[in-house]
Order: sequence, then structure tokens, then C-alpha cells
Amino acid sequence: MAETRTPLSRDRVIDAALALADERGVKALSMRNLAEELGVKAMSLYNHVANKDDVLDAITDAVMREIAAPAADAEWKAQVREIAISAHETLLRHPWVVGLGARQRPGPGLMRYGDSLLGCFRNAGFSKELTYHAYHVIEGYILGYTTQVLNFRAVDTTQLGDIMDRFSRGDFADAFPHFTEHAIQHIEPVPGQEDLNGYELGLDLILAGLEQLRVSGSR
Amino acid sequence: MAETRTPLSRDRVIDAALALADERGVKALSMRNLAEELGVKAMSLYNHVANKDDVLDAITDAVMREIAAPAADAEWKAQVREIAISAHETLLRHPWVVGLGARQRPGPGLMRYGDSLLGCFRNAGFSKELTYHAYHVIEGYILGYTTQVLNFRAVDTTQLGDIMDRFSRGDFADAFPHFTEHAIQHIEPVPGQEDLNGYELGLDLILAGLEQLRVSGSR
DNA sequence: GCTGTAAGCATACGCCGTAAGCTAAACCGT
DNA sequence: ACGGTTTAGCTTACGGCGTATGCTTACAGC
Repeated sequence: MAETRTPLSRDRVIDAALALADERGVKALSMRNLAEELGVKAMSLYNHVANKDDVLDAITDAVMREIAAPAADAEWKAQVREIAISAHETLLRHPWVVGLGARQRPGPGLMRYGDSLLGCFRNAGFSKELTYHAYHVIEGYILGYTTQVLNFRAVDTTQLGDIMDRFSRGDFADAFPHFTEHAIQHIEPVPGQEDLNGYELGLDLILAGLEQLRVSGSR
Repeated sequence: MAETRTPLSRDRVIDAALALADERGVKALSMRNLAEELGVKAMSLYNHVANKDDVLDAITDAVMREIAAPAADAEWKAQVREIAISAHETLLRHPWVVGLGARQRPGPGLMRYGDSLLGCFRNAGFSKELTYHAYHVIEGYILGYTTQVLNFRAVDTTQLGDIMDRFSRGDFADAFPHFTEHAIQHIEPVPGQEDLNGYELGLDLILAGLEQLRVSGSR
């Protein structure tokens, strides 16, 4: 009978946008596609969101909310480790987030995430100044390492195993032997190579370094 | 008289594209704008480049060529340090590069850069496996930390000191005290806070950690 | 001088974000 | 019950984008 469809709302728009970005990539997230997904025309969306940037801000912040908060009673390194691993996994699950760059203003999701990370340091006795830098170091590492993993995945998804062939064939071995060696490690992982997780290796090394600064540090 | 303009060439197109991206941002780098900059119509560019992605690949690789190669006789940590700092500065000089993500195929500039970095590790006695991970860790850190700095700059350039006011006023202090504290450190740097360079602090901490793995490491 | 080829150009297609104004339905105080 | 106001959604349109297609012009080699 009456084909009454549920009306739009900001939340429905944002949810659909997040799903669309996850399923078809951020490039397919246009206002027209998003509207179609909702059975509506593009301009109708503007009754519920300010503009596309507003949508991007909102879905980014929604992703940040997925990052785990640490167990409150754990030791600081374990807490930061948990957050960092959860952030890594979350950003891998929504590969388009890191490509968006920083959205204009921090939303509540980002603030909650940042606050819990910063809290780990402060509660462990890190000084204000050291916390400031420790936060940037960890954040940089999480963001950068994750971006690299995603970049690599995006490249080999997009056809072009032919560049891999060129490495395997040794086309660049004379000019760039180390780079060739590295490329081949990517192409033909040796058994056991991925046993030790590169992300956690770097993470633990940073945590150990920060611990040293903490105990040594009036700073 | 004969207003004979110098003809187009791939290099002229790429050079102009790099200049345009630096001067007006990557958003202004459209085929139409680029053509106009060269006194030509958009489609003429396609006689010299395959498509826009080709242009982006090329200017990205050109930037990579600016990163310094390390002094050959230095100790490995000093070498990696020099590369990492040069990479950081180079990427800050061309703020659009990190926003482009990984281009499809590595060009000679990236290969030379990667090869010299990997060479530092291999020549210092790092095993193949440890080098593989050390490279990712350092690369991730460089990329991520630099991206953060650029994100922060982009945000405060784009108007919106009003969000800063909200932090200064303490609007979020109850819900997110640590994040508020951190935001205020950004807004009102304490004298001496920037004396210690956060980037180098994290970098040295990673280098020290890698050194430990190197000496301890059969890995 | 003729001809083949390459460089530059004009036009056009299907995308994009969104400004402006329209219509129809829902809600309101009376 | 009714008139007026608000709202949600739609239509149309503008100026931008990357680039496919096919034309014209100029020059190179014979």
C-alpha cells in the first residue's frame, strides 16, 4: 500500500556515507551516489548536512569511536600498546580514513581517543612536556605505519604485478640492490618473516624508549 | 614579430606542475590550470603525459630526489638520522606530497631514496629480516610525524581559531581534560617547549631501539 | 614540393559540489 | 476545521573536473 519510506535524518545520512565509503571506497562517496543509496536526490541531503566536508568530518569521527579504550588498571605501556593496536586495526578496517587527512575540527570521537592516550602518559607520571612529545611520536608512528600498509595494499590491488615482475627479474638490481632486495621480500615473503609483526616491533621499541625518558626525566 | 613560444615537452609540463602544486596547492593542479600556466590548452598536455596520474607520479618522484643522501663514511645512526631529517624537511617544503598517497609505481627518485636508507641498515650489519622491518618502522615514523605537522598547519591556516577559543575557554575540560591540556600546549607554547624537537626526540629513540636489536640480534 | 607525422586545438561527455527556487506535505495555534 | 508557516524533497542550472575523439596546422625527410 502506502509506500511510506522512513524519512532522512542526519544519522541516516552519516551511516549510509560510512557504509558507502567502506564498501565502494571514498572515491565513490559523492553526494549523488550517497543520495541514490538512500533513495533520494542529491540536494535533499543538504537538509540534513551542511556540505560534503561535514559528511567527511562525521564519518571520520565515527571511525575514531571504534578505537578501544584501554583497561584502566593496566600498566601504562600495556595501555598505550592496546590503544595503538586497536587504532591500527581500526584504520585498516576503514582504509579511506587516513587518505582524508585531518578533518577541520576535532570531533568528540577524536577527542575521546586523544584524551585516553594522553591520559595514559599523564597518569604514569610523564611530565606535561614529555607527554606532549610522546603523544606526537606515538600518533605519528600509528598514522604513518598504517598509511604505509594501506598504500602497499592499494598498489597491488590496482593491477600492475608487472612492476613486481621487473623487480623479480632484477631490472633495478644494479642501480638499487637494496631496494630490489626489499621489494622481493614484499613479493615473496620468506616463511617466518611475517611471524614477527613489524608494527608491534616498532611500537614496543618506541614504548621502551619512552619508558627510559619517563624514569630519567625531569623533562 | 614571430611570437614563437618554446614548445612543450614532458619536462616542461612536469616542472610547471611541480611549481603550480607548490605555489597554489595540489587542489589547484588541474589539467586546465596547468595548461594555462604553460600558455596552452588542456588537451595539448596529453601529447606529453599519459594522464593526470602520470603527472602526479612524476612530481612526487621529483620531490623524492630532493632528499639528501647520507655521508658515506658516517656511522649508521648518523646516516639514517640525516636521511630522516632531510626527508622530513623535504616533505614539509612540498606539503601536498603526503596527501597524494603512494603513487602507483615507485619511480627512480623513490628507489634511490629507499635504496640509500636500506643500505644504511645492511651496511651496518642488520640482517635482511631486521632491515625489512627497520625500514618500515623508520619510514612509517617519518611519514606519519610529518603528516601530523602538515595537518596541524593546514587546520590553523584554514580560519577557525574559534575552535581554539573553545579549548582556551575550557569548553571540553570536563569531558576531555588531557586533550584540552594538549590543545592548549599547541595554542600557547610555553617558552622552551619547542626547544626540544619532538621529531628528533622520537627519531633518536627509534634509532637507539634499532641499535639494540642490531647488537642483540641473530634475527 | 609532397607527404607523413606530431603538436596543438575545439568540442563534447559524463562526472563532481552546490546555489536557487519550486512544490507538497506536515504541523501549528486558533 | 482551517489558514499559515515551516520543512523535506525535487528540479534545474552553473562552473569546475578528467579525458575521448577528431580536426588543423606546422614541420621533417625524401
